[in-house]
Amino acid sequence: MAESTGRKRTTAEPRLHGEMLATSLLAFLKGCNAYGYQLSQQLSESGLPQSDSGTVYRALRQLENSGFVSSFWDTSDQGPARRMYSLTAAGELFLGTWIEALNRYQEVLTGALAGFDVPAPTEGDSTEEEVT
Amino acid sequence: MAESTGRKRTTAEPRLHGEMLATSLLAFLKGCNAYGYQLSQQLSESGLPQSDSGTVYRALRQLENSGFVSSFWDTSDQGPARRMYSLTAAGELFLGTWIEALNRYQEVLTGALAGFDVPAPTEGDSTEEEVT
DNA sequence: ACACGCAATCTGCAGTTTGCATGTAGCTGC
DNA sequence: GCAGCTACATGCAAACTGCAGATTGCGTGT
Repeated sequence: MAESTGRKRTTAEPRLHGEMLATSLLAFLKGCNAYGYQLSQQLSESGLPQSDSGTVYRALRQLENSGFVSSFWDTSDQGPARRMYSLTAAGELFLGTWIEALNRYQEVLTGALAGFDVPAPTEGDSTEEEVT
Repeated sequence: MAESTGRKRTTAEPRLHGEMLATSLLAFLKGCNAYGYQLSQQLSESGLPQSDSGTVYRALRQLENSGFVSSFWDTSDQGPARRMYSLTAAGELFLGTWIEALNRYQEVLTGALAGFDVPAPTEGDSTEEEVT
């Protein structure tokens, strides 16, 4: 039945998807330029749910494609060349826009936890829930 | 050409993906039981970035699959039957866990906007960023 | 010198998720 | 009866994800 193979968030373990990963990356890059490997590790240290390193690299590439970051090969140091990323003006703009949406999102969530419904429902439903 | 069919976040228009959609739904259901169509509209009215209604219905199904919501057919009213959803205990738990992760996430983002880097980077980078 | 491991990036694959368009079913208005 | 709205569901192609593996460059142990 199409449900055994995939991992469907059955555990209470959040993951960092799509825009959330992208914007976290953008946020780190606002602080300081960095390369993929470093960003991948900063994610781990930040207490944020982690993504695969391959996913991080690909996200960075897409961000560059969208014009939100720019990159250049850094060979100034020893070891394999690093692709240094830095935030662009468009990236900062997007980050700001996203944060606004995020604030609304968090309002909804914390509002729900507080026990009242944020938007007025069309009809009063049955089962007024008891707040824990 | 490669941008008419596929949408690759090139505009500064956030979308609600994966867990974010799921948890928003959960949050609404904490306030009051509801059915898919209603939830889809609440999303629009909440100022949150929207998802396709088909996506909403599917998200609801997955949530039910995971045991975070339960549903029954409501035929008490006129019109086509509605699938009424309500939050389960597991759903509330998941919501709480998610909110904690979200707080960390938001710390990172807003910290970045403030102009300082949240975690201390391994090496001092070049380009001390100018705060806007 | 050579194997080994680490740092750093990239890619193939299979499975999942998404947006869009469309399809079904029931009720309302004309 | 036909159009239109509510409410839910599904097919499809494109996109995204995690995992595993490949690649390059450097340092270390023996």
